[in-house]
Amino acid sequence: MDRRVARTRSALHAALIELMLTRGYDGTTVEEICRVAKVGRSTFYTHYADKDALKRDGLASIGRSLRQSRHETVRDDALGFVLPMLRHAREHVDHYRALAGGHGGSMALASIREILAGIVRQEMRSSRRRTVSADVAVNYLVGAFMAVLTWWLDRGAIESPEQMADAFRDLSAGYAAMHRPTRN
Amino acid sequence: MDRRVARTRSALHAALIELMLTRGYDGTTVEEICRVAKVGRSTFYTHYADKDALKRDGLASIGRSLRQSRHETVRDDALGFVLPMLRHAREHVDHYRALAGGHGGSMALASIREILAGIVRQEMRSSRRRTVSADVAVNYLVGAFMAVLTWWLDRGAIESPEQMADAFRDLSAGYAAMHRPTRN
Amino acid sequence: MDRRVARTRSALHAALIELMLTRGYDGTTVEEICRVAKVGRSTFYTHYADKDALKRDGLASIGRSLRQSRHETVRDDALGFVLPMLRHAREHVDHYRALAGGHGGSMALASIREILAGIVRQEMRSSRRRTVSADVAVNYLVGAFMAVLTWWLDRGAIESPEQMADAFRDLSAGYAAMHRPTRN
Amino acid sequence: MDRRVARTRSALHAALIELMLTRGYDGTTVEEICRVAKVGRSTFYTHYADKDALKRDGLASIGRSLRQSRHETVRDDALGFVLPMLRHAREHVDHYRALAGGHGGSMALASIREILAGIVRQEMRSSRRRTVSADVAVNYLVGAFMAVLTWWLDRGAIESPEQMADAFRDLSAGYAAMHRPTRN
DNA sequence: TCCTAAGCGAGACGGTACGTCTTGTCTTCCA
DNA sequence: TGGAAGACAAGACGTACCGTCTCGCTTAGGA
Repeated sequence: MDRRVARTRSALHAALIELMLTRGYDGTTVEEICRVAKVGRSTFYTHYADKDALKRDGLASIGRSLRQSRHETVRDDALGFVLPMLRHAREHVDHYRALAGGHGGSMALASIREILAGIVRQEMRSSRRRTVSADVAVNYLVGAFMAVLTWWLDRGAIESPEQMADAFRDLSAGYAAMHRPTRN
Repeated sequence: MDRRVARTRSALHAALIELMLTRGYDGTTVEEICRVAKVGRSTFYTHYADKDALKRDGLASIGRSLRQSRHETVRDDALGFVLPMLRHAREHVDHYRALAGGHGGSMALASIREILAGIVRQEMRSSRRRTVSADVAVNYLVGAFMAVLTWWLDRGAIESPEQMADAFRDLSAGYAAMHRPTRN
Repeated sequence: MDRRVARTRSALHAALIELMLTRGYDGTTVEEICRVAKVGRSTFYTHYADKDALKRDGLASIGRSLRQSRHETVRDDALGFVLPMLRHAREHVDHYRALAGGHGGSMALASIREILAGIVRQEMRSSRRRTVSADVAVNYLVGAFMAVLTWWLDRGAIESPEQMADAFRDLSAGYAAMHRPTRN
Repeated sequence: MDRRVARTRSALHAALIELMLTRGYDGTTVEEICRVAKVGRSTFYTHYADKDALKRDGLASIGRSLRQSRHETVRDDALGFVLPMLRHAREHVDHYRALAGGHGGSMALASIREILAGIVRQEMRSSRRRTVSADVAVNYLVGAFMAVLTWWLDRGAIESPEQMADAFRDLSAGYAAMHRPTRN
């Protein structure tokens, strides 16, 4: 693929991020994105079908990057995903705040939520107790995590990922008790 | 106020709810709302500045109704809001699913979330331990609850509110341990 | 129909005429028409499907006006249409020059040509000789007339309609000889 | 010049002709022309500045061919151009119908008309009478001829060139009377 | 009971954004 | 070096909504 293509696309991604931080997703116009990215509007449409396609593309790379960074730091733990995820979020603050923050990012959140749910569900495979529906538990945990994550990021990610992870683990004692891995 | 006014407004609310359940909020057009509500488009604008104003109006009445139903069944408990809220949600399934459900309802969710956060924060006033930031805990709990609630409603609210409340309490053991009321 | 509608439409017609005289038909943009007519571009499209529809509408009124003015001055003559037509053209110079003139007006010309052909064909009904195909004759006469008309208008319609009609009749002696009305 | 160049150009000409017969000139796209001619779009622009340049080039060669074929069969006659032109047209039916035919070809027609006008004007040099403006006569004759020619071609050029020429001469008796060459 | 202020429907209007299409320039490879 | 491929900017197109507005019709509800 042409080097120009890569340049154009990343310029578009950056512009989208930047504008979403101010106006939110819905309030951002394709024309504005192009103006900020210094790209012709028709060029935009040769790369992406619409604004959503651009966002999905951005999300996909976040997803890839997240999944990969998790594999590097495997933890044999019901809440193993927590710390890697927090670290990843802090490294990509702008992306996260743009996609998840403010009022608009429901779809983006839903996407991240979905990735997380997959991870949590997989981690639960090895737990022994099943007194509550696994689905409820997954949604509980992911919902709680997303809320804490969003709150943390929206305030500027002041605390360290480790502090947040500890606090989250304490609060999740009830969940942990039920889904402790089998072999301990 | 004219009786016609009330009729017009409630027709608009009903139409919005109905359409949001199918197309989602963003995919719903003022024109469609009016067509469904059998109301002239210009009439719409004499009542509401825009689609958002209509939604906010609907949310406000849900909020009122929710706050009121909670006062009727006060519980002196860190998780006292859970059961009343679940019951209220089940009584107004359509409203909740329309405003919170599926892919679109981020803003509506945020609104409900805000109401809940107020309630939880108030309940926490009487707790003794403060090992983690109160804000984290509030966000944790509300996020978890909203996620469970949304999941429950999206699947048709099959389980009873009591079942859900029990499951939620079990999962929240960690939270509860830290915010147990002072006087026990 | 609203008075505003009439105003809008005639403003659009006037703008089209004006711009066609400078840029020609194809070089004229819907946006320019709207700017000149001081009309919103979206309003344009509530009245006409596209630029062509606007032109056709203008042509239709010319057609009506022409046919009517002809009925007022009936001439029992194979070339009866000539003088009325020339007079009509001079009265509506701008319309004619815009629609027929320059390089663009082929479609408009074709339309006027069609009207004329109908008239000529009808006048030929009463002629006795048929040594050449009637169609050839009709096309011959109409083509010649349109060419002379266009030439006359493009140069500013300096000569009087009567002068032009006389010249045209002289040149058409061959045609007239063959299609002289039966009863003389 | 490379042989490939000639091949490319003639492929483009052929494609233009072919497409004009179906879609008309304005409805024909540079991209389509290239697709039909099996030529890259960028290659098109290395040969012609735009669609018009391609057409003009095609017209020019018709013009050359026409002027030359006329010299071969000179007639010392006011209407001397008629028969050669008709014959030429029939030999190049496709070119003529594409450029002149149907609804679109005003510019092409104008071009041919211009060539003809030159010829006629030159033939008139030797005529004695000047009772009407020479310009009117030229336009009259050329207009009539073009109309008859177009009509003839559009219907498939069924009649022989000789038949058409005779008919045309009969109809032009008035013109001929006035512009009969001096020496008879 | 009437008549007057309102609610209301219809729809013209100016905007803004959309996604599509075509044009002409320019760059990069290939044969 | 001529040609193919295709990225790119520019800008017109026709569509879809939006929010404002004007215009009459109807319909309460107070005089």
